Amino acid sequence: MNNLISIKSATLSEDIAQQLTNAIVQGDIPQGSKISEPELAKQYGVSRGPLREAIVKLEGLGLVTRTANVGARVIQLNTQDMLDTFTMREALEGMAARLAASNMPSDEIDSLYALLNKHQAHLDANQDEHYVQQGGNDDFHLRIIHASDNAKLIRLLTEELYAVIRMYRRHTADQRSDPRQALREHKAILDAIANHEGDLAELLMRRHISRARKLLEQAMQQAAASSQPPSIHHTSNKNKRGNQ
Amino acid sequence: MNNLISIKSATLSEDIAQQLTNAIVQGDIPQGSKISEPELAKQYGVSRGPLREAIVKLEGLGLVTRTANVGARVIQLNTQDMLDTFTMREALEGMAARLAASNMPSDEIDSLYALLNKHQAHLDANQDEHYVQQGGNDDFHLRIIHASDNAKLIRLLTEELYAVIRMYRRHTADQRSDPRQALREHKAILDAIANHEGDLAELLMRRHISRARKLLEQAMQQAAASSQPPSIHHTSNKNKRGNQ
DNA sequence: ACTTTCAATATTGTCAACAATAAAGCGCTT
DNA sequence: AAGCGCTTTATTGTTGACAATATTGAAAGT
Repeated sequence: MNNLISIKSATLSEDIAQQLTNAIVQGDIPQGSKISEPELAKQYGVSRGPLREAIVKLEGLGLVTRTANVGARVIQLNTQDMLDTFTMREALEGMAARLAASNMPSDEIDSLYALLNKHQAHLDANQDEHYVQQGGNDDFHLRIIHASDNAKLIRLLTEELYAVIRMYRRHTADQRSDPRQALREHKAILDAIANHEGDLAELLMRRHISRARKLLEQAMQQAAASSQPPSIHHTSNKNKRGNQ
Repeated sequence: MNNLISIKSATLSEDIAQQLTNAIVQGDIPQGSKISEPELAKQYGVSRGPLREAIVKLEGLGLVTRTANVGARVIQLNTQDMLDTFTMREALEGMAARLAASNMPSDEIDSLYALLNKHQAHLDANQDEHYVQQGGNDDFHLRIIHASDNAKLIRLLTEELYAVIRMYRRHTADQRSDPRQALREHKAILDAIANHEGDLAELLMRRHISRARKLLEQAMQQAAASSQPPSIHHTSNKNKRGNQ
């Protein structure tokens, strides 16, 4: 019965694909849970046709897996998938930084310096540290990605990979290291871009992401050592939909 | 009425998606042409439901673009798209080569050496040069990609990017440079992998792909200089379906 | 009590008809 | 004759019903 805010879109299928994506990324639909077509159709107040199209789209985005005559399930993030994703990020965002060193216009460079200064001010005042660590981090990375001026690269990173990355963050404490260290690295990357040093910009970006990847690897090894199951799992089921 | 060989699959939608993909990549459906749902449904002998699901899948693969209430069109490859794709290949296959240097088992290394020796023999005998240049090239690259042991990287490169690359090859003379030079580079890459030198393997693979990209760039500039339209276009319409 | 087989149920896959939107064709006005 | 607006047509979006497959549960046998 359309119990979610309806984002008016040209077609129902797009609408539902968007809402389902949000629901999965935000964890409203838990990982590994089955996607029941009749149930969701009733919930969103549409017929199964557009709903199925939306599910096919989500499959293309890698958010659900489908099995013929059985149905769709939300993906279950595990450590290996996340490490693999970070490895791809390292390669792709490294390339994006290299391209940005050639293509980023000077006013955008100035604007990014201003953004980093804002982050610095937030950290100095010790206020809203979480924002700088999360949204601020994404802001910086996304703007460098867009500066690559490579349409296919932009689409892949922003529309496909980052959905999974946000989904992963939602389900982990994400005890990332010192945000001041991250900010220092961001500044170094931006300096390289401002100086049009593509090689250096790529090197620094890769080191930056590789560091985050290693932290994730360590955290997972510790979790495994303390006899915890190695798969990332959510701590609370916010809705009544059954999973597994 | 099912006038194409039906590849038995679990579901009609998968079947048609596969056949449509082949038809587009092989150029049977020309670039830029409209995808008419009633026409294709009649042609494949299915209803519009599974056909639409197949089209949505193709949109996810980047082979067609859809506009609400208007329909789907086969993508029109242009120079910029191909250059962008090669740039992504450079980043991703470079990373794949690095990972392969760590993960490729020794028997697979031996097998790849045997493959390159076969290519060498073909070139020495000057027989079937085309195979070495095309299929052989892909064989080598795909096996290194698989040796990366990164499931997401493998899926992206083999299922998404390579479809566009093959499509591009079909529509260009692809006057690539000396296949002996390419073979030498392949051997150098494999040597680095065999010696577990990830840095070197990545460097060589990137240089290898970058060289191909520069050749494409040159060819396109020449074509543009001779007052040819810069977009890649097919030379013959094999079927009667109208485009644009 | 446990496994196995088979019927009952529910879910997914497919189809054909209806609704809504866009494209095409015609006539009209200037 | 050219441009504009409306009507007609065709295509896409959506729906509900039917078919096929998988899952569940009960009954029977060991």
